[in-house]
Amino acid sequence: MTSVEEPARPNGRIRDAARTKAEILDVATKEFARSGFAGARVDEIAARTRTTKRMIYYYFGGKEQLFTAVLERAYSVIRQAEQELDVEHLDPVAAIRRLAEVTFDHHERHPDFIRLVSIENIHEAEHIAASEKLGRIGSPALDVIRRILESGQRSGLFTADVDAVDLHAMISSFCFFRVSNRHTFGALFGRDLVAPDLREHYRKMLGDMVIAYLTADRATD
Amino acid sequence: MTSVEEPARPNGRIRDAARTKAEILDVATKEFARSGFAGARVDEIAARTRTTKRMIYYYFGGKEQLFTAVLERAYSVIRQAEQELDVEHLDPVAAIRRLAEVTFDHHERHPDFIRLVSIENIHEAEHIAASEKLGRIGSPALDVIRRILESGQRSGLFTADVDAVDLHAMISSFCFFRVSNRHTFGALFGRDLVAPDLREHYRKMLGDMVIAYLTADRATD
DNA sequence: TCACTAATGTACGAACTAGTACGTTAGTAA
DNA sequence: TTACTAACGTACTAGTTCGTACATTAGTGA
Repeated sequence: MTSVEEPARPNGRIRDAARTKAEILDVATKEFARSGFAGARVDEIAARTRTTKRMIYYYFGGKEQLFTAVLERAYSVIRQAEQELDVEHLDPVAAIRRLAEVTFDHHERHPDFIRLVSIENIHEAEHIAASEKLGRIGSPALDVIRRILESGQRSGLFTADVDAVDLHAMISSFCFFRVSNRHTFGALFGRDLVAPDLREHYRKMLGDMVIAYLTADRATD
Repeated sequence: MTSVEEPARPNGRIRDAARTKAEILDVATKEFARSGFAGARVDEIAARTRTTKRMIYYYFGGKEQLFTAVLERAYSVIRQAEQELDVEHLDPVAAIRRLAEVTFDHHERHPDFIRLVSIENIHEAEHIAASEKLGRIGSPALDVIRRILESGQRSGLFTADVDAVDLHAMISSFCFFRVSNRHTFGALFGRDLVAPDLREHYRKMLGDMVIAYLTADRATD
């Protein structure tokens, strides 16, 4: 997250559109992630910034658009991480495992993002649909998966009947669920999926699972 | 004014505590699932029943407790389904596959339940924590998994290092994500994970994945 | 320096929303 | 029948909550 530091001007108000906007987005991200869309309070978001509610409406137009802007920025962060993915020099098995690990790590490090996505799903992705920006950008990760998969299938290492989007769904589901459903799962089954001492265990489990699936002999049936 | 208006039920109110309570729960389930906890409106819930808001407070005490009651009933349904699971006569591989399929089917058939669980996770499972009932009941599915796993490991069919809770998490994550994240996933990657014509594909994919993981040769590393 | 505009602050209101005070009626036990 | 109580309805309120009308100031180009 872009944190905004400032050498506190005495008492006159400072004018810095970029900073004000970024600060609103920072605070709004936390508030929406914490309370959901309906549960978040515009007044509360304003109170936690150094500016006023008026500015939220000035820059974003309303609560709904603010949430969309929050989502747009949150997704741009994950796109960034995916773009920095550098696995093409690895052999297919190692590359897939690495990709899974990076996805795993990113989900763990951004619980607020996970919550925002959960919330957006409750709202049936209506903000994504309303966003020009989010509609356009594809997923760099998908391209990477496609290439690894192709290479792995060509060399006969991987079974042929797998598609990039499906594999992405498989990896994401495990990483996402572990964070998003941590609370109910913990309360019902007495296991904290995000406990630090289980981190390596689940990271390995994900890799094992994906590789097992990709290299399995699908002879039966 | 003698109304000879007919059907045995003139317009006098009917008294049926059980029916009223159940009707409130039905409507509240839909409302909470649709709008989240904060987004759901008590007035709206009341309006959709044949009774009034007063009754919600009379029977449940408040919005918070109503949500808890909704959760309790929703979980009791899935427990029921798990209890009816009959796979012990199958060989371990078939039993696990069957278990995965039943889980898959149940998630698909109860999207409202998925949404409620997502919402409860946003609230960090505070209602589950506050519920006597939900704390006590374990998961029949877990017991089943434990037994199948044990049998499969004893016979050397399954690799030894898997635990029932983890396997349950693995299966659930795929089933849950497919429904819970269907909207954002669809909007971003252009694939509807719950499209009817992909149902069999994903059902098989889940089984293949789990079996591949359980029977994989974990020799490497 | 002067005018102009982007950026900001203050105060307020209309609509909504959870919850309740109070009254009424249907069923039932004596 | 009568008395009692669980079940129900109406009308209201106190407190929120999103949004805006209006006023003000800092920076900037002429």
